[in-house]
Amino acid sequence: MSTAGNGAHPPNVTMRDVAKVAGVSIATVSHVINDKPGARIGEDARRRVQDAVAALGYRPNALAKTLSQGTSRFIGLVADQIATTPFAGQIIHGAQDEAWRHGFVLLVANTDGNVDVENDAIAMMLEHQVRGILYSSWYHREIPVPAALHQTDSVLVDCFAPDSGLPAVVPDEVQGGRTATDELIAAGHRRIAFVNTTTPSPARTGRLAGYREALSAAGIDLDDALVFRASPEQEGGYRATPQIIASGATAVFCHNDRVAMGVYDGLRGQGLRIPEDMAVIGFDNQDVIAAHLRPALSTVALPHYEMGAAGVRVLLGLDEAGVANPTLVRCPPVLRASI
Amino acid sequence: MSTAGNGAHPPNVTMRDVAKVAGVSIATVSHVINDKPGARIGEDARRRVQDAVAALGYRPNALAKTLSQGTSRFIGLVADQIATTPFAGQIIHGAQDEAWRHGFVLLVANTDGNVDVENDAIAMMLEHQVRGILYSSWYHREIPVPAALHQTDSVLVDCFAPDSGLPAVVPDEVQGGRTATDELIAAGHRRIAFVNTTTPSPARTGRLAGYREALSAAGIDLDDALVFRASPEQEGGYRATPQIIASGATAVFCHNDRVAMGVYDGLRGQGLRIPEDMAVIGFDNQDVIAAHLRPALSTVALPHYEMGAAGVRVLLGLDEAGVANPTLVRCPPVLRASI
DNA sequence: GTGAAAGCGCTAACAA
DNA sequence: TTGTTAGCGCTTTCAC
Repeated sequence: MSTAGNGAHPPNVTMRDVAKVAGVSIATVSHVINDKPGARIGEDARRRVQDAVAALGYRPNALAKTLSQGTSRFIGLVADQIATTPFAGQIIHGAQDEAWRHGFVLLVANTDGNVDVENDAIAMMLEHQVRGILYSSWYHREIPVPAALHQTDSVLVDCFAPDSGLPAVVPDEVQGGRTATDELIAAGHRRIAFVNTTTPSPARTGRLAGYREALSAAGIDLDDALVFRASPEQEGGYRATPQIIASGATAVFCHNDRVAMGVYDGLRGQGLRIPEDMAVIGFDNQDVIAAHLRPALSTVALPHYEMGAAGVRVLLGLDEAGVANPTLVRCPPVLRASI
Repeated sequence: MSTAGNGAHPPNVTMRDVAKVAGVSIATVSHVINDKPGARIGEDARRRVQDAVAALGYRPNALAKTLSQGTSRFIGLVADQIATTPFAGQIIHGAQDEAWRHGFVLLVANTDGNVDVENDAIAMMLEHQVRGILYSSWYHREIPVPAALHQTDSVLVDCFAPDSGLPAVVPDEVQGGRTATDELIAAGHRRIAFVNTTTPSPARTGRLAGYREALSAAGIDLDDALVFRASPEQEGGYRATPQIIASGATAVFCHNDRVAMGVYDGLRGQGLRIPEDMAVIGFDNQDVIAAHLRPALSTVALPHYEMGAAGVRVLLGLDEAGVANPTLVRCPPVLRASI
C-alpha cells in the first residue's frame, strides 16, 4: 500500500532553532559547532549549545554551508562503464574511500560511452559546484577529452590525453610486464613465451616492453619466436596454445587472465600440467577467473582501486603530479599456484 | 610540476551577471531560465536573456537552487561492498541511470560493512539533504537496519528487514529457481539434480522452492536423493560432482555459477561432456565465469541493475511498493551452450 | 510583462 | 566572550 515517498519526516531543525533553545545567537551556535579556532566561547554557552543540538537532533545543512563558503565538498566521477568490466567498480571504490578520507563526497555518473550523456553529466556536476572531476575509462587508453572538463579541475583516471594538459593516472604497464616476467624467471624459467594482444593499446606496447626488459636484465636472449599475438580472450589463448607448446617454452606470460584461461584449456587438452609442464602467469587479476581456476592463476593486478584513490589525491593537489607525464601506478604481482 | 589544484577557472557567472547584461531583473532571468509557466515574458526580454546566458556561459548553481527550494535532487546510495562481488557495481549503475532519468544525482558511499562508516555515510547524506537513501547489500539477505535510515525516505536493495517498515527490493529467488529448472525440463530432462548451498539464505530456500515447484508442475516426482548440498564455490561443485553422476541425473541445476564451474571441472575429470552427457545450468550470471566457460554456461541472472533502478523508483514513489512484502524482481534465464 | 524584496541555512567580518 | 549584519545564488510572492 504505502510507498517510500510517504515520509512524514520531522521538519528540519536549523541553527536558528538551536540558538533559540540554547539562548544564544546563531553565530555562537555556528562557532561551537564548527569549533572555530578564533572564537572563544564560554564554557556554559558551549554546553548549552551542545545540549540543544543533541536535544533537537540538529544536523547542519551541508548545502547551505557550501553556498556561503563558496567551496563545496563534492568530487565528481564520470565513468564510461561502471559495470561492463567487473573490476571497474574498484575505481569508484578507491575514489570514494580517498575522497571520504578528506571530507569529500563522490557524485557518480555513468555515461555508457555516450558523448551526450557525458556532457550532461559533466554539466550537472559543474552545476553542483564540484571541487573537481575524475574522468575515467574502463580500460587504459588514450581518449578525446570532453571540452567541458576544462571548466573545473579534472583528472583522467585509467586513460590519458597528452595534449589536453590534464593530469592523468594510469597503470604502469611496463613495470607490470616486467614483474610478470620476473616472476617466471625467478622460478627458474629461461624460455618464456609471451602471448600479447592483437589490439593496439598502451597495454600491448607496455607489457611487451616490460617483458623484454626483464629478459634482458636476466641476461636472456630475446627470441621473437616466443612472442605471440592472440585476440585478448579465452578463445585467443586457447588457439595460441599449440604454438606455445611447439615453441619449446616452459612458461608463458599471457596478456590477460582471459587469455590465460584459454591457455589452461589448451594445455589441459594436450594433457599438460600447470605448472609442472608449463608455468602460466596472467594479467589483470580478474578475481573470478584468477582465483577460481584450477590451479589458481598467478597474475599481475591492475590497480583500479589505487588509481581511483590516486586520482582524488592528484585532484586535491595532495600528490605531486606532472601534467606532462601521467602518474604511473604500480601493478603488483599476485602469486597463486600456476608458477 | 603543476597539479590539478592550480585551477585558474573563471569566477562563477551568476544570475545577477546575466541580468545585468540582458538589461533585465534577476527575477526575469530566473523565469526564463526555468521556463516558468505562470510568468509571461516578452519575446525580446526572453531573447536578450538567452543571449546573455550563452555569451557569459552561465550555469545555474544547483546548490543555491536547492537551498531556496528546500528540496534537493540528490539520492544517496550506501553499499556495504561496491566491489567485492564483481556485479555489485550493477546496482549503482541501475540506480544511477534511473535517478538520472528523473533528474536526480547519485551520491555514493561504500562502507565495507563497517557500522561506524555506515552511520557517518548516512549522516553525511542527510546533511546533504538527500531526497532519500538506497541501502544495499552485495547479496540478498536480511539485515539490521541502521536507525538513521528512518530519518529520511529509505529503500532497501538486495536486502530486507521485515520489521523495519522500510520497503525492500529483492530478487525473486523462487521464480529464478523455477526458471532454471524449467529450462532443464524443456530440454527434455526428467532426472534433474540440484546442488544447493550449505549456507542459510533466502537464495537457498527460494531456489529450492522454485526447483520443486517446477518439477511438480511438470509432473515429475520429487526425489530428495537428487538434492545436494555444497559450499557455494568452485570447490564445492567439484566435490559434489561424483555424487551427482552417481545419482543418475542427466542435468544439474547449480546454486551458483561458481559451483557450476566446479561441476564443469568434475565432469571433465570423468570424461563427461556438457551438455551431451550432463546438462548444466548455473545462477547469478557472473559474466566472467558464465560467458567464458567452455561450453558457455547457461544460467539465471541476478537482476542487479534492475534492482538498483527499481529501488530508485520505489524511493521516488513511482512504483507501488508494499512495505509488508518486498518488491520481487524477476531473474531472467540466460541461455548459452550448457543445456 | 517585469522588478523589488524577502528568505532558504549558514558563514564571516565586525561590533559590542 | 557573544551578537549583529551582510551576504552566498537562487526562487517566489506581490507590486507596479
